[in-house]
Amino acid sequence: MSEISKAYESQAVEARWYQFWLDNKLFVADPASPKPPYSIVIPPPNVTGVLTLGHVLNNTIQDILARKARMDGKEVLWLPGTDHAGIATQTVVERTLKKQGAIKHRDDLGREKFLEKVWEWKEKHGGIIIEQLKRLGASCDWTRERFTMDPEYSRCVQRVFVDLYQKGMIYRGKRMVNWCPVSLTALSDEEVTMKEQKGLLYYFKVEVAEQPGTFLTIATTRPETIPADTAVAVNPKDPRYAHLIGQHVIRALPPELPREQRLIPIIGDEEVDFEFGTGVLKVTPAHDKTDFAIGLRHHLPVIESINADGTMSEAAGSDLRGLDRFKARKIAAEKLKELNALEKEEPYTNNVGFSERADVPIEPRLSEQWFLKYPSTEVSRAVVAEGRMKFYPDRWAKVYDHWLGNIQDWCISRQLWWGHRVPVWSLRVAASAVTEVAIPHLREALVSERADQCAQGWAAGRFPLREPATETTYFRWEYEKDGNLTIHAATDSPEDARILEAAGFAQDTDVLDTWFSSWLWPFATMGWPEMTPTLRKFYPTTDLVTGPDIIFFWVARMIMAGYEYMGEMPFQNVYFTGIIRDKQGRKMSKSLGNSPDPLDLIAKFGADALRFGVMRSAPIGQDILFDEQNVELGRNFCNKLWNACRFRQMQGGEVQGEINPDLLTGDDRWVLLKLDAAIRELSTSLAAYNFSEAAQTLYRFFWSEYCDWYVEASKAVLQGTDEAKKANTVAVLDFVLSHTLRLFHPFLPFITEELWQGMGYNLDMPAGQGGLTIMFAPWPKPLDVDFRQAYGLDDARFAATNRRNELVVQGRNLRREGNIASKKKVRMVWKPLAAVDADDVAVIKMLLDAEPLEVDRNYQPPKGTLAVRSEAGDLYLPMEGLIDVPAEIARRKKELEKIAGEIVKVQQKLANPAFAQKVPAAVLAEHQKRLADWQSEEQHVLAELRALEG
RNA sequence: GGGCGAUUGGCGCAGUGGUAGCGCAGCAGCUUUACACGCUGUGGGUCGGGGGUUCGAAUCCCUCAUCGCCCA
Repeated sequence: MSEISKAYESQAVEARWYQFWLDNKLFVADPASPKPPYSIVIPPPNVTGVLTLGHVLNNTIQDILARKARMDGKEVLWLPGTDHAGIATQTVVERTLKKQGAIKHRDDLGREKFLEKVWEWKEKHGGIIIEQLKRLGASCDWTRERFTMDPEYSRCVQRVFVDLYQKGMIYRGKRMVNWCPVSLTALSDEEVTMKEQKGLLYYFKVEVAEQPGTFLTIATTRPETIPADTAVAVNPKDPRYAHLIGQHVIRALPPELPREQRLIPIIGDEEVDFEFGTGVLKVTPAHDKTDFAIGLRHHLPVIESINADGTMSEAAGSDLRGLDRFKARKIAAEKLKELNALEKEEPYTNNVGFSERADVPIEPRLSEQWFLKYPSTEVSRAVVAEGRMKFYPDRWAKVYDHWLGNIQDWCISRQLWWGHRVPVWSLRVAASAVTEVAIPHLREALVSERADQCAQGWAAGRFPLREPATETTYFRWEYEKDGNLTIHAATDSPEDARILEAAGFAQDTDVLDTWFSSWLWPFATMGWPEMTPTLRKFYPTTDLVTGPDIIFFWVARMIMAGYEYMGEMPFQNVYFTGIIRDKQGRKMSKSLGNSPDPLDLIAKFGADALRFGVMRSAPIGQDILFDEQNVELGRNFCNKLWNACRFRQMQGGEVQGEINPDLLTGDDRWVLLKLDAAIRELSTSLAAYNFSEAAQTLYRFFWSEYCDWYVEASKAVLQGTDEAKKANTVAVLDFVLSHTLRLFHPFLPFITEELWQGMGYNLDMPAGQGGLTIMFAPWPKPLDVDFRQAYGLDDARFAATNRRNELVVQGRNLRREGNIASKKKVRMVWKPLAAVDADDVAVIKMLLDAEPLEVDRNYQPPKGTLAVRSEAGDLYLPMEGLIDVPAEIARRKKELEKIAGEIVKVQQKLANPAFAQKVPAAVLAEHQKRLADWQSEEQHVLAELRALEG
């Protein structure tokens, strides 16, 4: 850093140091290290994604934690990677191919070819977000980067599936699921968000078949599903309708069907709400979860009137078939009107489930899916409830607990191609062939080595093929009504899979929910199922940093998987960030265009600036209102840091290592104590994950304390002639700066490395302790008792300097009051209250441009002298009659008003007899002192006023 | 409907029983050799409303209101 530019220019600096860190493998975690471990796994961003401000927030926090841990002497593993984002990625690729005119539908390519295209796409675009994280300065161990579709990772997913299948926790069943008609797949409950929708409630009537002329009125929001109604339900306790149970109504739609085919029963069911609509419920088992349950209880038939893609089916009749479901709703209502069945329409607001991904209403749909009964739920619930795993802020623990107490089985299958294919192979065998030897070739191939075990295996439904059972093939079979048999084989053995396929088994066509792979992230990325050195060293991980929006999707499930497969919690602490919003509080969204590109911000202000700006404005547990001004502030701060170092540099000379206690000024001692306080506060804030508080502490210490006071005061010595004292002051500058750079490093990695090395603070450090890089410089410790004693850092001197500073502030006011142009030398008189320190006199003189500054304990100000009071004594500005007397009088009067107000406040308190009796002695004394102080101040101002008026 | 959170100067936030604070913005003045990405000074708040507890409430309790999130 021989030549320092006047302003900090981030661009060149950032790229250079990031490459330096990579080249020296400084981010690489060594499982064999004797250092204590610190680990964190990245919440894998979507491989299709680009960096958002949310990622910036999240990853800056992780980087701060990782870098701080390194400086604390930990062996740090920050493990990065991406997930395959099944629906999102498949949709993007399919859309791109369609746009290019390559295909009309993915079926045109077929599964294999389509997947090739997705992989091609992934290779081309998948690394973008990783490169962006590097721009941000993320100190991830890139040698361990993982992708959820990596072969080893995929094996983990398969293995877990087979294991849970074996344990009976995964089953296949025909259930009502959340169906997305756009993505054409089932979704889990968590992928459905409820939105309030304004719609209509349609009241229509149906005739009771057994009592012509008697009608029932039914209210529904979905008339298009009338063709799929298979009953009408009333509450058996409802006196209005109970007598009709067992009779029938004639379904209105589709009208072309003969009457007998439209007869549906009136059933009684306790679930029916008296209050809703008319108290009569149409029951559509195929298209509503509650209705499906009613259907099961009453053995109702199921008619589907809506196809998978959201269009109406044949069963919906000639008027509706082929129409989109929303269009069909209008047409159905019109039909009812034509049939004279529609009584009225009312505006109605209800909550409708939307597909999170495609943002369209989901369709409850009956389909064959794979479900998981969540494992290890009790221990997962307890670990958080009992506080052994900590959530920050802890209120999320309640949310987590509530969710875990009410979970439904997880629908884990997706009707997609991109993802981990369900590792189950099936074969249907004719009834006549059902015997144990019905598939002899299979039996031979699989079990020839262990015939006896196999026999037992068949009996137990378990079929271990190898010892130890690192790979397992597990069979289950089910008889159908006709006596035919379907055999299912779940396997994580590629070899067995080949054998099964040769035997005619076919693999399930579904893939697994992406979260079914990412819930294994903390251990599957570390080499599980082998108990690798990495797992041994770094599992459980220390911290997890993520958004509360995926607490159920990811956090809760990782905890369960961690217990189920590692027997231990996956992380010890979970820090939930806020959500980034724009400055008006709106969520960032592409359509609003309010989502700035972090790379643009980095280009404009620098990565450090972006990091600092975001951290400074990210209060714990609350949403962050993003404003580019914050980043600008971050840049200004970096520039301040830069220039403060430049100022030191301009004093010349080598790094001054030794501070001579005998030459310390009060300001030197003051700044060392301020540094000490900053170290303490900062360490406390970081330990509590309070990053904005930490950033504010840094900001305050460096800018308002070090630069505004210490650097300014140090000029008194530096511009003087005492060379020994100058050198000592430079040593203090070096001491504080070298500590400060380390304190800043986790927040501002680039500029601190640049300055650390540029200033030469690395030079006399051991290589592994800051010599090579600031990354491994030890985190500053608070100044201990010995240090404080040796350097004479005590409260009395600290307080004296604070009083001196207060006098300076008052003196500046005085100049302003006297309308003295800044920098104009002016005579001032200081009437000190205590012993006078020569250094202080020099500082006051310089900071106030007091020339001359007279120190006179017995000064009697002549008339027309402006004066201010402080605890360090009075300061006078003799004006020789030039002052604006009326203005001064007015100022005093205003001041008196304020003082009188304060006196009344305190007096009222003290006058209350209960106060004196009940209040602690210290508080009482404090109030009495306060009163005395204000009264003394009042006397002083009154005296001044008299002098002015007299 | 249930739960959680928020409400403090124009904006963003801190303050969890004892004199209401910080940053930004505002205003005024400064081409001060570290920094105009800067320096100095300064105005501005009956702490969402109401009630209660207490000698004393931004802080504890009750209630209402508004906004946001999660769950049903």
